[in-house]
Amino acid sequence: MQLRMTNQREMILRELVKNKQHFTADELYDIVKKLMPRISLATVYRNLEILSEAGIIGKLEISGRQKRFDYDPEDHDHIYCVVCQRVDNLNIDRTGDEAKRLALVEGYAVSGYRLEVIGICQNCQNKEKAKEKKQ
Amino acid sequence: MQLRMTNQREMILRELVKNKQHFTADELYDIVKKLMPRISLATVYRNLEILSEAGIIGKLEISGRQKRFDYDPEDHDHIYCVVCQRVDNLNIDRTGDEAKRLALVEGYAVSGYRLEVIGICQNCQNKEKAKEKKQ
DNA sequence: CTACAATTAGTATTGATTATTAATAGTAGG
DNA sequence: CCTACTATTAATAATCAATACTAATTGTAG
Repeated sequence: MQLRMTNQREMILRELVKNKQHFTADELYDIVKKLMPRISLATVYRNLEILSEAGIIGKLEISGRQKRFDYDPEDHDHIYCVVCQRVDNLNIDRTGDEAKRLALVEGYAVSGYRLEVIGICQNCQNKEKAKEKKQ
Repeated sequence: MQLRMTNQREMILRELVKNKQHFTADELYDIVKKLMPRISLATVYRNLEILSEAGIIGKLEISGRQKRFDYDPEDHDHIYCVVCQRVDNLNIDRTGDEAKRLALVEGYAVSGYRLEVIGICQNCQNKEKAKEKKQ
C-alpha cells in the first residue's frame, strides 16, 4: 500500500518537519491555511493520522491534553511545559528493565512504555523571573 | 478549607475505594446510580475532580484516553492493557535521575514525570490463547 | 426559625476529533 | 485525447468526553 502524496498531504508534512515543533492539528491548520487557503481542518486531521499510521511522523498523546504530532517518527520520550504547553524531545536510554520486571508481577505482557517528563521550559522560567522583579 | 462530605460525595468515594479499580467517571456513575438513582453524571464528574484536588484520590490522565480515577492518591506509575483498557498500579522506584539530567539540557525545570507501561493483561492474553486454539 | 452558602439535578454548551457526503482530482487503459 | 475508476478533498454534521450554567435543594450557623 503505497502512500500517495497529494498537495495537501505534502504541505502538511513539509510544514510540520520544517518548523520542528510538536504542533496540534489546529495549529498546523492555521499555518497551512496561509499557504493553501481552502484546505479543510478535517483534511489536516485525516492526513496527520495517515502519516503517523505510515510511520512518517509520530503521534503524541500526552495525558489530558490535545494530540500533537512529531516530526521525528523514532521512538523517544518527551518533556513538556505545564505553563505554555510546549513539547520537546528527550533521548533517554530505553532499557526499562525494572518496568518489565514489575509488569510480570501483574501478569502483563509488556510491549512498551511512555515517559512524559513534566516541568517549566526556559522561556517560561525567564518570564516568571521578569515578573518577580517587577513586584 | 474543610471538605464537606455530602451523601453523593461520600458514595462516590466509597464505591471507588471499595472496588479498587481505576474507574472512569461514567463507569462510576453507573455503579453509584444503582444505589442513588437520582444522582447526576455532572455530580460524579465534579466530585471526582474535587476529591482528587483535595488529594483524597488520584486522577489518571492516560495519553489519548478517557480520564480515570485512582483509589490510591500516592504518587505511582501505571500499566494499562491496550485490549481491554484495564489499568493497574505499579511501584517503580522514582529516582528519575537520568530524566532530570536530560531535562537540564533542554533548559527545563523538572517537577515530575509520568510513566505509563503498555501491554496486554493476563485476562486478555488468556482470551487470545483460547481463540488461537479454536482456529 | 431564618438567612446564607454550598451543593445538587438536569440540561446546555464546549472543544477536540471523527464521520459523512457530494464534488473534485488524479490515473490507467484504450 | 477520452473514459471509467478510485482516492481525496472541502464542507459540514455528528460524536463524545468534559465542563458550565441555573434554578431548586440541602445543610448549617447564628
